[in-house]
Amino acid sequence: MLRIEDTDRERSTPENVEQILDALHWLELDWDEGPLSQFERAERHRERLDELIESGAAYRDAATSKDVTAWKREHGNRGYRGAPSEDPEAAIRLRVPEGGETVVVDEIRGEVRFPNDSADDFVVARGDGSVVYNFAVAVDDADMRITEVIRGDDHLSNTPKQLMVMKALGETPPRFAHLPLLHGPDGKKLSKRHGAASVQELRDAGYLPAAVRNYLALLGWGTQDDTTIMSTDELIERFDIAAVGRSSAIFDEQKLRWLNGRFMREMDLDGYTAAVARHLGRDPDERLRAACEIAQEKAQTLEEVWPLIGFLFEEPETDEQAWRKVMTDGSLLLLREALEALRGAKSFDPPELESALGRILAEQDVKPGKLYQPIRVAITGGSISPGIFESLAVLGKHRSVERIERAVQRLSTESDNSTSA
RNA sequence: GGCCCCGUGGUGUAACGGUUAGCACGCGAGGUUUUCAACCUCGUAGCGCGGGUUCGACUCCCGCCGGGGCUACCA
Repeated sequence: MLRIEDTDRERSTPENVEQILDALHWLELDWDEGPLSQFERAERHRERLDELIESGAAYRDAATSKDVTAWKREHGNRGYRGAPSEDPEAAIRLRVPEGGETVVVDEIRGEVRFPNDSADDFVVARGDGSVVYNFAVAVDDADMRITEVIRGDDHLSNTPKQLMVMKALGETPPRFAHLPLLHGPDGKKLSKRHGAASVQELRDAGYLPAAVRNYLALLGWGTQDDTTIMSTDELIERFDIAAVGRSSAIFDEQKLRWLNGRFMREMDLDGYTAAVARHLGRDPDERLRAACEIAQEKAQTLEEVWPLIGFLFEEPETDEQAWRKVMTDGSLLLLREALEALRGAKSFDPPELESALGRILAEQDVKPGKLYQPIRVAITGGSISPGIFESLAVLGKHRSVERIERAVQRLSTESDNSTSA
């Protein structure tokens, strides 16, 4: 049985755990519900602790952390060794063997050796009898018959402790794989608290689970033949934990964006529409489908879709800056021409629109942008949108004409004002 | 301080005891183009440093430097 351990230095609050599970669910990385909470297992932990005390593998020690520091100063930084105490309030420490070393066999790092003499007799249970993490996991892993553990690099140094506990308990340890940690763009590590939050952020930012999986797999691992884009099936087939790199990586959102864009463009329209609908909290109806069809090649993330298609669903607000930039002297005339052409159009299919509007270009002898950008601003409110013919087609004749009329009206009013001024 | 891990362009990585050190993102230039993207072409930049070993080292060894982790009666 495999155990994937998260690294969270904060207390595991129920909300925290739920957040993490939520994020994992989105990534489609569900698994069986974990075991009972540590609290519910207190009895069992106590039981195994007693075994250790009985066998002499662990002992009560009244030393405080100050005492330990003092002891180490005296003994030249050797691992702390305590003295058994009768004090029932004293913490319980595990006896670390003299000499020799504890070796962690790690799937991606090979054998890592820890000299026993430099390891402290560490606390396995507090004065109140409650057990400490390194002891609890060891007991739980043994009880659950865990055979492999995958977790962050920051646990590598904890591993010898857990091995010592298991050895004292007479249990067979699992195999370990310690993955390099992830750092943010600032070079600081992405803590789990933020890690869970950031997986949620990735979802909210409109990334696709498949793209995130692909990207994450590429962090710390690469293919020999330079394959970059891989479906999840391919990932499953090719990924090899032993081939994972050993150095920590910096999370690069730019590359994720690029990768996500590739996945977005490769989706079939139904899947794309469904994903967009889910992200927007809308129904995947025909109109949304039509909108998605013309926006699919433009967006890198789900979040970027709405700005491209919003004008099809609601009256757009005019981007004044775009308006000023695009509406030049000849625009009024050209828009009037366009209006006429569109009113008279037999069909509103993109090819038909293209030839109808293209005629104006030829007649007036102007560059395409001179005509299309004003139309774009008129119908979408801004200067960025899907293809102009597709946009007109999906918007429909009635609304297209209406919006262009409004623009024409505004333009003529403005020109009246400026001439009279 | 002690113990441990890590170090290929800005970022993620590949390869190898002998190659012009490959790929991808980014960035730059050009092309295509109705906007924005996408797409195509070209370009940019790297083996942390110093010693060894070797005919030959980015690759193996040692030291240093740099980054990180553990060192809790935290998880």
